[in-house]
Amino acid sequence: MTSAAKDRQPVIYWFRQDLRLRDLRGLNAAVATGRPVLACYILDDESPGDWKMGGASRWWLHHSLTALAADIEKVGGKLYLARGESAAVLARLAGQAGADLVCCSRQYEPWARQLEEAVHTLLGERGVELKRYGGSLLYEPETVSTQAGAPFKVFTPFWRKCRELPVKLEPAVRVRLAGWPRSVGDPDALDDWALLPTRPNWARSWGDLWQPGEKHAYAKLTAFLREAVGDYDAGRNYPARRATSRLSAHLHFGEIAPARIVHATREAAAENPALAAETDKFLSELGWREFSNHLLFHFPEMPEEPFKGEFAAFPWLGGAEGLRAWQQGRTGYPLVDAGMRELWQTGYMHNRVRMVVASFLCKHLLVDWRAGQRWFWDTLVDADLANNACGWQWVAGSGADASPYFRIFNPTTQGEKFDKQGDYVRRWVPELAALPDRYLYQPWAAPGKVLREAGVDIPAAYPEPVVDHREARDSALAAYDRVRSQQGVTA
DNA sequence: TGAAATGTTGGGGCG
DNA sequence: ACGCCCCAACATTTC
Repeated sequence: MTSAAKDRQPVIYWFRQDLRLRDLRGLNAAVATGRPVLACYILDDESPGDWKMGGASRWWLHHSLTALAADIEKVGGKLYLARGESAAVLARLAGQAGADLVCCSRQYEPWARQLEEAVHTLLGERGVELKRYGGSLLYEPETVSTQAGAPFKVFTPFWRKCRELPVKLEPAVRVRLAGWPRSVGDPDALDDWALLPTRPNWARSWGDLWQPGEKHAYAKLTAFLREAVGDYDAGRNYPARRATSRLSAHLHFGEIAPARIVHATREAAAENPALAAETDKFLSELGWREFSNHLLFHFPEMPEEPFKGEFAAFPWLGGAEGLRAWQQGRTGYPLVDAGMRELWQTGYMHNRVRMVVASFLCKHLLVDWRAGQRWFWDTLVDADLANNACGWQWVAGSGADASPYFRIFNPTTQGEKFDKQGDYVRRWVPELAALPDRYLYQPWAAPGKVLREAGVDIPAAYPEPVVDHREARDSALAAYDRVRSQQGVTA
């Protein structure tokens, strides 16, 4: 091939969980070749095994791809959509387009790493190079380790170590993309993927709630840093307040680079030093995302098996009825039910409430954390394998640096502490709205007269508690004895 | 990034 | 005046 022909040989950029055009290392590298850059996204339901995208994630993906496709057209390109096994699709596209280089961002899920290897191998056989770039995390998992060279298993020293390392932002690049040649077959239409729910369309009102896409991710970050971060440390514990960034789904889909968040946050702290403590706290939540991915990378069994081996013997005695009551938000504990209904209706749940409902499922209902993980996986717009697995294991007590098992949230006192005025519960459990604050978190304790005046009919309109808190707590601690007796026994 | 049980202290009512 | 008891408030320990 002449060098002039080589100059026109296209490069494929394979979009994955990095649906943005700014601050994208691999895309910048592709553009820097000076050759035409072709953009594609592949919906691959075959490679992830048990962890193919859940329903809420698919809703988000549909809209995020719509936004990305529009952004790509503004810079002269076209987002080519294809469905199928990624390696086979990429090999076809490269062959038909005459590309000898594919660039992408890394992912850290076990299945995704295997997939990258498979793509690398198959493309290699066809004379096509695959280049993978970091940047979906602040710190690549290989670059952070203890002095002994081992992966960290405790958050605090992990994050302390991370903060010694630089966070580099990509230099701004003017991205131009190219159209696909006619030699390549027709792309799929996004609508054919049926990513949006029908019958029933449970996401009917989500368009008012969520705005996927890079532009909105930036807008949300800016608004958060301008309006809310000053109250982050305390405010983030109160689910009725708008004190959190709600960037999780944008981050999961890579609509914004974590390095961009760090830089913008540090800039805000530099302009207003009084914010330093609050911004540190916010950044440490990004640290948990880093830590979860670090753990998933080094311990790929994390979504499947308890990290602490002795929990393999834990007697998860809870039945299907408990799980169903929890999923439907009908446990009879108002804060738990509010959280589960927020999740179902919006694809999201405030983090404080996530901890409470997860604790309730594992400890009050004695249901295996993996059942909760699975439900979250399907219902959260920000479902993320690393965060989800590590979060559930943290709550269950089986994870690395986990909450001690005996730390059992009391859903009544959590409500009284963090939703004192009852705004959150009244919003999501409207049948209790007229109850006075005093009984809002323990309607079973309200005198008949109070219930009648509030129009609350138990159990016709709102259920009795599925379990008694005291009894459930005692059973959970008794079940935990089984684990404790296993400690020291080699797992 | 808990809750509950248990322990300690000190003010005040009371005989 | 004094000791005693009660109990709220706070601290510590245990799960």
